[in-house]
Amino acid sequence: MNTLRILAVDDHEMTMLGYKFILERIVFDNHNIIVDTATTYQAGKQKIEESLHSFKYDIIFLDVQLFPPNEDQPHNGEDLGILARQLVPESKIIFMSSFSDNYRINSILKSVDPDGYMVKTDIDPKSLEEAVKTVISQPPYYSSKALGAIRKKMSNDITLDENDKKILYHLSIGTKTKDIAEHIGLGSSSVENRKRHLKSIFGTEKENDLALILAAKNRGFI
Amino acid sequence: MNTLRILAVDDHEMTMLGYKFILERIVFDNHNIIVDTATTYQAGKQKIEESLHSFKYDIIFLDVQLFPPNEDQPHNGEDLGILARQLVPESKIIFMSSFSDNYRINSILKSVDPDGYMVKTDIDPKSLEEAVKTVISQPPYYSSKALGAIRKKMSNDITLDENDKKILYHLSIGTKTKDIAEHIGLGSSSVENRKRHLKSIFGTEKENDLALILAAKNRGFI
DNA sequence: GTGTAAACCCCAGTTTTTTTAAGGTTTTCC
DNA sequence: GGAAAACCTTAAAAAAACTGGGGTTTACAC
Repeated sequence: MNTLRILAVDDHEMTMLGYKFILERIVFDNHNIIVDTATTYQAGKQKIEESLHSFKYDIIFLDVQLFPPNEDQPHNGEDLGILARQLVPESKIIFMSSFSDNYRINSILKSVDPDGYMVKTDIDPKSLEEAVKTVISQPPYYSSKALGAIRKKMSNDITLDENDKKILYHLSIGTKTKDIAEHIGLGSSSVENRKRHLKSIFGTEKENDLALILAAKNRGFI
Repeated sequence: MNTLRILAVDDHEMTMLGYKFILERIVFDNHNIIVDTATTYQAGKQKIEESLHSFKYDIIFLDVQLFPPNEDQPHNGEDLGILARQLVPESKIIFMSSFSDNYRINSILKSVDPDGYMVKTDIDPKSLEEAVKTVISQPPYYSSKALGAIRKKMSNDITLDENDKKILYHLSIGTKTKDIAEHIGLGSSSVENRKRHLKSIFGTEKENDLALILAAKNRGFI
């Protein structure tokens, strides 16, 4: 009888309890599943560091948003993921996120390359069980909505460089053109040129920014 | 009691029988599953065209290699997939392929954007059943090895233009530099420059082509 | 071995793309 | 109405990519 150690980090106490309840009931070979929990970045970090000296976690579930969006704390789930990768590279990391927008998914898949990614509305006992089993035996596991985003990305032949992607992202959150220029270190006429170029790529010439954003969303860039 | 119609196209008669046997035994809600088969591009095309006037297929399984690699016939499974997309866009298409190399997977995901992709060594009764159910309810379905390739692709931040990708591909199959230049319509010194550039991107400066190819493979480009 | 074809490297000139600044017009919004 | 931002055009500068030539090295067949 082996023991499978899981750490789950989510800032909602009740959600955590739900995960713990479900996960510990999974029947998996002859494994005994133990679930530790944490509700903040700090607590999660501490649990992981403590585990270094005893038994390391096999799987770490991380909520991407570890605190309400209005309070801007220094660290979020993504940071904790990066930290965990450094401290315990052999642990499998599964991200949970309430947003399924492509930009964030793509960004996390790049920065942390987690062994699993689950959109919260996809999470239920069945998918959780599948995630655990898949991640242990043949990672990665991506939940259905995540796969939808990934599919969009894989199936289009538009390649944008980093600056273009950033411009699209900033446009989508309403950043002003001149501020975008600041952010990515370009002159504002360059940004204007790139915007024109993007509109031609996405077939929204002479249309407004909203049309561009919509087209980019459909193609999986935002 | 609904009927789920499946067409499977593979040039190995016995493999086809295996699929048919497995697929028709799947228990899926109160569906009755019927499997048609074909072993050539022509036969597959005909079945699809005939279905237009009666009941269209819900799912079409396609072998990417519809004939032995040495005989170069005009059409392969990829072509049939593109054709099927045009004729019956509402049908779900699942590709089956014996090779799991990233270049081919990426290429097919782009050109046809199938609802499913299965690497043959991943195929067994369980995965077939999961593929059918997933593709009907929440596509896409990608088999484990396919997901591995997709993950590599999603997790790296290197963006190459078409010419760079083609150069990598041709290098990997042993095309000579001057012939590569022909293929992609560039001068040979440009190809040399791009090769140098690629080696710097992949961190294999001053190494030979094999090192470059290996690095590109690891990152999911070949 | 010798010889040849390809690969490789470097350079200088050209072309193409990208960036930038400057000036004017239009839109947006208070 | 008026100010700020967005937008467009233009022209110049900078950066990046392509090209051809010529030289050296490597690979391989004879």
